[in-house]
Amino acid sequence: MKTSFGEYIRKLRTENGMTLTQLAAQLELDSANLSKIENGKRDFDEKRLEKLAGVFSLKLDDIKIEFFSDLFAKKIYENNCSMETLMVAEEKVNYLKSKNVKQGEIKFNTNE
Amino acid sequence: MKTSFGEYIRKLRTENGMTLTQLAAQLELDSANLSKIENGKRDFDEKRLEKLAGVFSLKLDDIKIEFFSDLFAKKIYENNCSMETLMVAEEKVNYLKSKNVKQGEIKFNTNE
DNA sequence: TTTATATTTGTCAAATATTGACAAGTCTTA
DNA sequence: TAAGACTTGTCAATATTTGACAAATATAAA
Repeated sequence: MKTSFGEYIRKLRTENGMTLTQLAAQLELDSANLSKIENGKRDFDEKRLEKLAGVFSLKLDDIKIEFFSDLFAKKIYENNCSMETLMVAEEKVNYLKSKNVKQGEIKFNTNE
Repeated sequence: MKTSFGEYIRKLRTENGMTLTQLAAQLELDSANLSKIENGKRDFDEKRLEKLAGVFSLKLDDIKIEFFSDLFAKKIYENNCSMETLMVAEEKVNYLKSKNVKQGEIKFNTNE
């Protein structure tokens, strides 16, 4: 299993026979920095996720899963968090969603 | 269910009959900023988690669950991530842990 | 009401962190 | 060894976060 988002990008890139320079150009990124990203020495910038999906014709949703799961896993590992953290996070997402559905039902649409 | 870490702090504080000023002092924080934190207008600084646990005699591990689950939930909600993200994160944490165990078994202890 | 205390909000500069860019290095491999 | 691919180090520019303070608004007791 690929863990780091950097490895994930490198896999995509090499499988598609691209050089760092080529991919970096498409991502509007310095190839030296892309190298660091692939080697886990820098973080991939969230705002380029769409571009990345575009280059490899992947679904943005799938890329986001890779990206954010990596973020969370690292935080948990670095901070020695209990696995329960993820369960509680799930509950909280559900709570946030339900809360907003309710708001949507009750309140007027103020914009648009 | 309490969702935000700010609400969590506020609950702790009021249940213990403290004012913003009192808690802020213990956390070595400006009371105005603590107010913003409780109202979700600023983030609580990770480096003060220990202090917070100390003030209320709570286990740091439990506070970390609250803190990080909140972080993750907000990211997922804001970015409209699939719930699968959390499952994948779990796998990745397990992978990171097993990887490090293996390293620990194989390589020499370089420090201490 | 007035007064005192608690809380909230706005702002801003200082401290931190992230990013983009480039030079110089190593590693392949032809 | 020459060329291209990749890595590493550095640094200024940007962006974000933080600490601090003033001022506004609650809240509650006298």
